Amino acid sequence: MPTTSLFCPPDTGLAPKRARRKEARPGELLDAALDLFVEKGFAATRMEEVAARAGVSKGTVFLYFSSKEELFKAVVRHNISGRFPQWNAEFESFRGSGAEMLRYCMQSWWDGVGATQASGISKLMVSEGRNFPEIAAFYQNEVVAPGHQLIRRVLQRGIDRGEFRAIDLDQAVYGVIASMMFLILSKHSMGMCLKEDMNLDPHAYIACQA
Amino acid sequence: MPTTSLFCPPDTGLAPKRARRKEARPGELLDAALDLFVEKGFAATRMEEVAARAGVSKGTVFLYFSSKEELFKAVVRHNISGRFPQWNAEFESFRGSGAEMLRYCMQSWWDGVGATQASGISKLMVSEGRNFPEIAAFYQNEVVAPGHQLIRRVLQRGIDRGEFRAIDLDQAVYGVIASMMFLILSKHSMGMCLKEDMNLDPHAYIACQA
DNA sequence: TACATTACTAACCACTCAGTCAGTAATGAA
DNA sequence: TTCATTACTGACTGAGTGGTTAGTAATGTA
Repeated sequence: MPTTSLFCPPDTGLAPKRARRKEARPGELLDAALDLFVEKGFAATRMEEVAARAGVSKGTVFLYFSSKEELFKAVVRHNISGRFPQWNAEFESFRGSGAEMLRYCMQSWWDGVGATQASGISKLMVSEGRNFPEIAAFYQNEVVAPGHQLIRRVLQRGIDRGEFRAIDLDQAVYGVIASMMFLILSKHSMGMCLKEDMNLDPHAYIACQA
Repeated sequence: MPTTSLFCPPDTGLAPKRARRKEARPGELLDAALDLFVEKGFAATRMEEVAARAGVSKGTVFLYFSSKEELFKAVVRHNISGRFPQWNAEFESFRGSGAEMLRYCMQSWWDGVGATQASGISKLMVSEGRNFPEIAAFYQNEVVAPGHQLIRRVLQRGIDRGEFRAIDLDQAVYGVIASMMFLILSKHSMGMCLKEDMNLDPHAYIACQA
């Protein structure tokens, strides 16, 4: 019976060093990186810290991701932009009024992104985008543009069905985005305000009107 | 007649190296630092770049400011917190209704701070505060707390005069601050939205109601 | 002109951190 | 058991940067 590893380090199955777990590494690295990027920002996150949190050495990180930028891009793809296909599919199959759809979208965005770590990425881009043009451009193409597009389609659908007033679409899209950004920044930046958590419905409602 | 300095470097008055201008340096350094802090953030701003923009060598910066943090604090004092005495004085001497006062405050805040470089400091604190607790604490004491206090007094005055509903003061203060933050972030972070510059009056008005 | 003071400079140090690579050990096959 | 493969390690490199300081030159004074 192998005991709890007090005198036989090379034998017990607990915490074996240099374990080879090729399948699990990328996911663990992405999770660790997400946490740290959200917590400290892009520039202030050290690769060695990502490695430590994922339980590997720094060299291993570069085995799976060729650079810090690539690691960040992978985090964005894994947590945000990779979900657009599913969201677009949901858009296609949605049955219901424009208001219902907009509210549903906002709600599931909040549950799936806004309220999670993932929204910290957006705050990070707001904070540091200017210092990393390469990443900013990537985020623009991979997240912002498809996001605009999806919101626009939702609003356009409401207009086509005669449920939304035929306002300036660009402005309306910006209005929705502004609501999202406000919620994100409330969550990640200002440790103040919002004692009781505000519910999303009023925002969706407002977005419908504007 | 001294020519334009092509063959007599030690003589012409144009661009004399090693000029001694003790009085002018601090101001020039503060201006250069403000520009760079706003443009690149705290961490990404290099002291040598500040020096270069102010036309001195890096060592000279440390002659006037003992560290990067002290330089930053001086920038904050020079551009924001140093103005509170004047603002408080204006508060004392203001004659007019609560709504007029709130609108006046927001308007002059926007003209004097929000629309200027200085507001970039607030955006910077939102972005990087978490990574520099020392600076965050300083900013909290030097800017946030007095700002809260002033806004609170403005609102309290309106309530005392029977012009504002006696709502939860904290919440109302947060409402005003949220408006300010929204405008600041619109200006500094999102190169999107806001094709026509929105005017402040609706915000002040909203703040009155809420 | 000679000397004292000091604003200013530039070379330097100490340290951080993204990225590299020679080597090590876990694994599977023969 | 032996060997080949490869996931993994950790010491190292090189670039970058906050902060220091020995020395230089501008200025005032006598």
